Amino acid sequence: MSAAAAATFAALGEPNRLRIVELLRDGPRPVNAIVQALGLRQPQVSKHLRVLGESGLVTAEPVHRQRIYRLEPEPFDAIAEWTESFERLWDARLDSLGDLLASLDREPGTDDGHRDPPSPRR
Amino acid sequence: MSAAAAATFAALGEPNRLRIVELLRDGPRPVNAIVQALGLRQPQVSKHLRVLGESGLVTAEPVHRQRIYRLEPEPFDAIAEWTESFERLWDARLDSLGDLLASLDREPGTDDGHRDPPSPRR
DNA sequence: CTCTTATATTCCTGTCAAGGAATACGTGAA
DNA sequence: TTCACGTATTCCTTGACAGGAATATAAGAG
Repeated sequence: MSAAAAATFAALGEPNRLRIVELLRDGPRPVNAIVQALGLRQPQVSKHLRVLGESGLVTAEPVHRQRIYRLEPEPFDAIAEWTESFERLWDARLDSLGDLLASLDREPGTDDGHRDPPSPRR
Repeated sequence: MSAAAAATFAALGEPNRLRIVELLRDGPRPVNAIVQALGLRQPQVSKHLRVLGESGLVTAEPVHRQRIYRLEPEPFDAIAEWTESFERLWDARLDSLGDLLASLDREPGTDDGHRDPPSPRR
Protein backbone atom coordinates (compact mmCIF):
# COMPACT_ATOMS: atom_id res chain seq x y z
CA MET A 1 0.00 0.00 0.00
CA SER A 2 2.86 2.32 0.69
CA ALA A 3 4.35 2.03 -2.75
CA ALA A 4 1.07 2.89 -4.38
CA ALA A 5 0.58 5.68 -1.89
CA ALA A 6 3.89 7.20 -2.93
CA ALA A 7 2.80 7.22 -6.55
CA THR A 8 -0.48 8.87 -5.64
CA PHE A 9 1.27 11.49 -3.56
CA ALA A 10 3.75 12.12 -6.34
CA ALA A 11 0.93 12.67 -8.82
CA LEU A 12 -0.74 15.14 -6.47
CA GLY A 13 2.53 16.84 -5.65
CA GLU A 14 2.62 18.72 -8.92
CA PRO A 15 0.75 22.01 -8.44
CA ASN A 16 -1.01 22.06 -11.79
CA ARG A 17 -2.11 18.46 -11.39
CA LEU A 18 -3.50 19.31 -8.00
CA ARG A 19 -5.42 22.16 -9.58
CA ILE A 20 -6.85 19.78 -12.15
CA VAL A 21 -7.95 17.37 -9.45
CA GLU A 22 -9.57 20.15 -7.47
CA LEU A 23 -11.36 21.35 -10.56
CA LEU A 24 -12.68 17.86 -11.26
CA ARG A 25 -13.98 17.76 -7.73
CA ASP A 26 -16.77 20.02 -8.97
CA GLY A 27 -17.72 17.49 -11.62
CA PRO A 28 -16.42 15.72 -14.72
CA ARG A 29 -14.92 17.89 -17.43
CA PRO A 30 -13.67 17.48 -20.98
CA VAL A 31 -10.09 18.42 -21.63
CA ASN A 32 -10.89 21.71 -23.21
CA ALA A 33 -12.86 22.83 -20.17
CA ILE A 34 -9.84 22.16 -18.00
CA VAL A 35 -7.65 24.06 -20.41
CA GLN A 36 -9.86 27.11 -20.24
CA ALA A 37 -10.58 26.95 -16.55
CA LEU A 38 -6.95 26.74 -15.52
CA GLY A 39 -5.32 28.73 -18.28
CA LEU A 40 -2.95 25.93 -19.21
CA ARG A 41 -2.04 24.72 -22.66
CA GLN A 42 -3.86 21.78 -24.05
CA PRO A 43 -0.86 19.44 -24.47
CA GLN A 44 0.25 19.99 -20.90
CA VAL A 45 -3.24 19.27 -19.66
CA SER A 46 -3.31 16.04 -21.63
CA LYS A 47 0.04 15.08 -20.21
CA HIS A 48 -1.04 15.81 -16.67
CA LEU A 49 -4.22 13.86 -17.21
CA ARG A 50 -2.19 10.93 -18.36
CA VAL A 51 -0.14 10.97 -15.18
CA LEU A 52 -3.28 11.25 -13.11
CA GLY A 53 -4.79 8.37 -15.03
CA GLU A 54 -1.75 6.18 -14.50
CA SER A 55 -2.11 6.75 -10.79
CA GLY A 56 -5.76 5.77 -10.97
CA LEU A 57 -6.92 9.21 -9.90
CA VAL A 58 -8.94 9.93 -13.03
CA THR A 59 -10.59 8.03 -15.84
CA ALA A 60 -11.87 9.20 -19.19
CA GLU A 61 -15.10 8.45 -20.96
CA PRO A 62 -15.29 9.27 -24.67
CA VAL A 63 -18.36 11.25 -25.63
CA HIS A 64 -18.77 12.74 -29.06
CA ARG A 65 -15.33 13.91 -29.98
CA GLN A 66 -14.42 14.71 -26.43
CA ARG A 67 -13.08 12.76 -23.51
CA ILE A 68 -14.81 13.43 -20.24
CA TYR A 69 -12.43 13.10 -17.29
CA ARG A 70 -13.67 12.31 -13.84
CA LEU A 71 -12.17 11.48 -10.48
CA GLU A 72 -12.01 7.93 -9.21
CA PRO A 73 -12.71 7.29 -5.54
CA GLU A 74 -10.24 4.52 -4.79
CA PRO A 75 -7.06 6.60 -4.49
CA PHE A 76 -8.81 9.09 -2.26
CA ASP A 77 -10.05 6.32 -0.04
CA ALA A 78 -6.52 4.98 0.16
CA ILE A 79 -5.17 8.37 1.17
CA ALA A 80 -7.86 8.76 3.78
CA GLU A 81 -7.10 5.37 5.23
CA TRP A 82 -3.38 6.03 5.23
CA THR A 83 -3.86 9.37 6.95
CA GLU A 84 -6.12 7.87 9.56
CA SER A 85 -3.31 5.62 10.70
CA PHE A 86 -1.54 8.79 11.83
CA GLU A 87 -4.44 10.68 13.26
CA ARG A 88 -4.71 8.34 16.20
CA LEU A 89 -1.26 9.18 17.49
CA TRP A 90 -1.39 12.81 18.38
CA ASP A 91 -3.03 12.48 21.76
CA ALA A 92 -0.59 9.95 23.11
CA ARG A 93 2.71 11.74 22.91
CA LEU A 94 3.83 13.21 26.16
CA ASP A 95 6.46 11.37 28.06
CA SER A 96 7.74 8.60 25.86
CA LEU A 97 10.60 10.74 24.65
CA GLY A 98 12.69 10.32 27.72
CA ASP A 99 12.31 6.57 27.70
CA LEU A 100 13.24 6.49 24.08
CA LEU A 101 16.54 8.22 24.59
CA ALA A 102 17.80 5.91 27.25
CA SER A 103 17.13 2.84 25.19
CA LEU A 104 18.62 4.18 21.99
CA ASP A 105 21.87 5.54 23.36
CA ARG A 106 23.73 2.32 23.10
CA GLU A 107 27.33 1.33 22.93
CA PRO A 108 28.74 2.38 19.55
CA GLY A 109 31.01 0.53 17.17
CA THR A 110 30.04 -3.04 17.81
CA ASP A 111 26.44 -2.15 17.60
CA ASP A 112 25.14 -4.06 14.65
CA GLY A 113 21.68 -2.74 14.58
CA HIS A 114 19.98 -4.20 17.55
CA ARG A 115 17.52 -1.73 18.80
CA ASP A 116 14.34 -1.94 20.69
CA PRO A 117 11.54 0.41 19.80
CA PRO A 118 10.85 2.38 22.93
CA SER A 119 7.17 1.93 23.52
CA PRO A 120 5.27 2.61 20.37
CA ARG A 121 1.98 1.83 21.98
CA ARG A 122 0.11 4.35 23.90
CA MET B 1 -4.52 25.41 1.36
CA SER B 2 -3.91 23.93 -2.03
CA ALA B 3 -0.46 25.28 -2.49
CA ALA B 4 0.68 23.93 0.83
CA ALA B 5 -1.03 20.66 0.08
CA ALA B 6 0.99 20.29 -3.10
CA ALA B 7 4.20 20.74 -1.15
CA THR B 8 3.11 18.16 1.39
CA PHE B 9 2.17 15.69 -1.31
CA ALA B 10 5.44 16.29 -3.08
CA ALA B 11 7.37 15.56 0.10
CA LEU B 12 5.45 12.32 0.60
CA GLY B 13 5.78 11.37 -3.04
CA GLU B 14 9.36 10.26 -2.67
CA PRO B 15 9.36 6.57 -1.66
CA ASN B 16 12.17 6.75 0.86
CA ARG B 17 10.68 9.81 2.49
CA LEU B 18 7.39 7.99 2.78
CA ARG B 19 9.21 5.12 4.45
CA ILE B 20 10.75 7.53 6.91
CA VAL B 21 7.36 8.99 7.73
CA GLU B 22 5.87 5.57 8.23
CA LEU B 23 8.73 4.61 10.47
CA LEU B 24 8.25 7.71 12.57
CA ARG B 25 4.62 6.78 12.92
CA ASP B 26 5.81 4.18 15.43
CA GLY B 27 7.47 6.86 17.51
CA PRO B 28 10.20 9.49 17.42
CA ARG B 29 13.62 8.38 16.29
CA PRO B 30 17.12 9.82 16.08
CA VAL B 31 18.71 9.94 12.67
CA ASN B 32 20.87 6.93 13.21
CA ALA B 33 17.89 4.76 14.09
CA ILE B 34 16.27 5.71 10.78
CA VAL B 35 19.48 4.95 8.95
CA GLN B 36 19.68 1.47 10.39
CA ALA B 37 16.00 0.70 10.19
CA LEU B 38 15.68 1.59 6.52
CA GLY B 39 19.13 0.66 5.30
CA LEU B 40 19.79 4.09 3.84
CA ARG B 41 22.92 6.14 4.12
CA GLN B 42 23.12 8.78 6.76
CA PRO B 43 23.55 11.79 4.46
CA GLN B 44 20.52 10.83 2.40
CA VAL B 45 18.46 10.43 5.53
CA SER B 46 19.49 13.85 6.74
CA LYS B 47 18.59 15.31 3.37
CA HIS B 48 15.21 13.66 3.35
CA LEU B 49 14.58 14.82 6.88
CA ARG B 50 15.35 18.32 5.81
CA VAL B 51 12.75 18.16 3.06
CA LEU B 52 10.24 16.69 5.45
CA GLY B 53 11.02 19.42 7.93
CA GLU B 54 10.58 22.16 5.34
CA SER B 55 7.14 20.78 4.62
CA GLY B 56 6.34 20.83 8.32
CA LEU B 57 5.94 17.08 8.47
CA VAL B 58 8.67 16.52 11.04
CA THR B 59 10.51 18.49 13.69
CA ALA B 60 13.71 17.74 15.53
CA GLU B 61 14.56 18.07 19.16
CA PRO B 62 18.22 17.99 20.14
CA VAL B 63 19.00 15.67 22.99
CA HIS B 64 22.49 14.65 23.97
CA ARG B 65 24.38 14.50 20.73
CA GLN B 66 21.40 13.33 18.76
CA ARG B 67 18.44 14.96 17.11
CA ILE B 68 15.16 13.23 17.76
CA TYR B 69 12.81 13.54 14.83
CA ARG B 70 9.08 13.27 15.25
CA LEU B 71 5.99 13.75 13.14
CA GLU B 72 3.94 16.90 13.38
CA PRO B 73 0.16 16.57 13.24
CA GLU B 74 -0.75 19.66 11.25
CA PRO B 75 0.12 18.44 7.76
CA PHE B 76 -1.71 15.20 8.36
CA ASP B 77 -4.75 17.07 9.53
CA ALA B 78 -4.57 19.18 6.40
CA ILE B 79 -4.41 16.12 4.19
CA ALA B 80 -7.33 14.55 6.01
CA GLU B 81 -9.39 17.67 5.59
CA TRP B 82 -8.48 17.97 1.94
CA THR B 83 -9.37 14.35 1.30
CA GLU B 84 -12.69 14.69 3.08
CA SER B 85 -13.75 17.29 0.56
CA PHE B 86 -13.66 14.53 -2.02
CA GLU B 87 -15.13 11.71 0.01
CA ARG B 88 -18.55 13.30 -0.05
CA LEU B 89 -18.83 13.06 -3.80
CA TRP B 90 -18.82 9.38 -4.46
CA ASP B 91 -22.42 8.72 -3.56
CA ALA B 92 -23.55 11.08 -6.27
CA ARG B 93 -22.05 9.10 -9.09
CA LEU B 94 -24.99 8.60 -11.37
CA ASP B 95 -24.23 9.66 -14.85
CA SER B 96 -24.66 8.58 -18.42
CA LEU B 97 -22.10 5.82 -18.26
CA GLY B 98 -23.23 4.73 -14.87
CA ASP B 99 -26.78 4.36 -16.02
CA LEU B 100 -25.79 1.84 -18.62
CA LEU B 101 -24.04 -0.32 -16.11
CA ALA B 102 -26.41 0.41 -13.33
CA SER B 103 -29.01 -1.97 -14.70
CA LEU B 104 -26.60 -4.76 -13.94
CA ASP B 105 -25.23 -4.00 -10.54
CA ARG B 106 -27.37 -1.32 -9.08
CA GLU B 107 -28.55 -2.25 -5.69
CA PRO B 108 -31.90 -0.88 -4.70
CA GLY B 109 -31.43 1.39 -1.77
CA THR B 110 -33.85 3.53 0.10
CA ASP B 111 -33.49 6.20 -2.50
CA ASP B 112 -36.76 6.37 -4.26
CA GLY B 113 -35.79 9.69 -5.62
CA HIS B 114 -32.82 10.50 -7.69
CA ARG B 115 -30.09 12.66 -6.34
CA ASP B 116 -29.16 15.69 -8.36
CA PRO B 117 -26.48 14.60 -10.78
CA PRO B 118 -23.77 17.22 -10.82
CA SER B 119 -23.84 18.10 -14.45
CA PRO B 120 -21.79 21.24 -14.60
CA ARG B 121 -22.67 22.49 -18.00
CA ARG B 122 -20.64 25.35 -19.14
C1' DC C 1 42.34 20.93 24.24
C1' DT C 2 41.78 16.58 21.71
C1' DC C 3 39.18 12.86 20.19
C1' DT C 4 35.00 10.74 19.14
C1' DT C 5 30.17 10.45 18.06
C1' DA C 6 26.00 12.12 15.71
C1' DT C 7 24.33 14.74 12.24
C1' DA C 8 24.46 18.20 8.50
C1' DT C 9 26.34 20.11 4.30
C1' DT C 10 28.75 20.46 -0.05
C1' DC C 11 30.09 18.94 -4.63
C1' DC C 12 29.33 16.01 -8.39
C1' DT C 13 26.71 13.30 -11.61
C1' DG C 14 22.91 11.04 -13.78
C1' DT C 15 18.18 10.82 -14.38
C1' DC C 16 13.67 12.33 -14.73
C1' DA C 17 10.00 15.41 -15.34
C1' DA C 18 7.65 19.75 -16.85
C1' DG C 19 6.81 23.27 -20.32
C1' DG C 20 6.97 24.91 -25.27
C1' DA C 21 6.18 24.00 -30.03
C1' DA C 22 4.80 21.32 -33.63
C1' DT C 23 2.36 17.57 -35.22
C1' DA C 24 -0.26 13.23 -35.27
C1' DC C 25 -4.52 10.83 -34.26
C1' DG C 26 -9.57 10.11 -34.02
C1' DT C 27 -14.12 11.12 -34.97
C1' DG C 28 -18.15 13.46 -36.47
C1' DA C 29 -19.95 16.63 -40.16
C1' DA C 30 -20.50 18.20 -44.85
C1' DT D 1 -13.71 11.76 -49.19
C1' DT D 2 -12.32 15.98 -47.05
C1' DC D 3 -12.56 19.18 -43.38
C1' DA D 4 -12.67 20.71 -38.71
C1' DC D 5 -12.54 20.02 -34.01
C1' DG D 6 -10.92 17.85 -29.76
C1' DT D 7 -7.30 15.44 -27.90
C1' DA D 8 -2.91 12.87 -27.66
C1' DT D 9 1.92 12.30 -28.75
C1' DT D 10 6.59 13.44 -30.00
C1' DC D 11 10.87 16.11 -29.82
C1' DC D 12 13.55 19.32 -27.47
C1' DT D 13 15.46 21.99 -23.74
C1' DT D 14 15.98 23.17 -19.10
C1' DG D 15 15.73 22.72 -14.26
C1' DA D 16 15.09 20.06 -10.24
C1' DC D 17 16.15 16.26 -7.48
C1' DA D 18 18.06 11.84 -5.63
C1' DG D 19 22.15 9.14 -4.60
C1' DG D 20 27.31 8.67 -3.74
C1' DA D 21 31.42 10.33 -1.61
C1' DA D 22 33.83 13.33 1.11
C1' DT D 23 33.87 16.74 4.41
C1' DA D 24 32.12 20.13 7.82
C1' DT D 25 29.87 21.20 12.16
C1' DA D 26 28.28 20.52 17.02
C1' DA D 27 28.82 18.74 21.43
C1' DG D 28 30.10 15.47 24.93
C1' DA D 29 34.00 12.42 26.93
C1' DG D 30 38.66 11.98 28.24
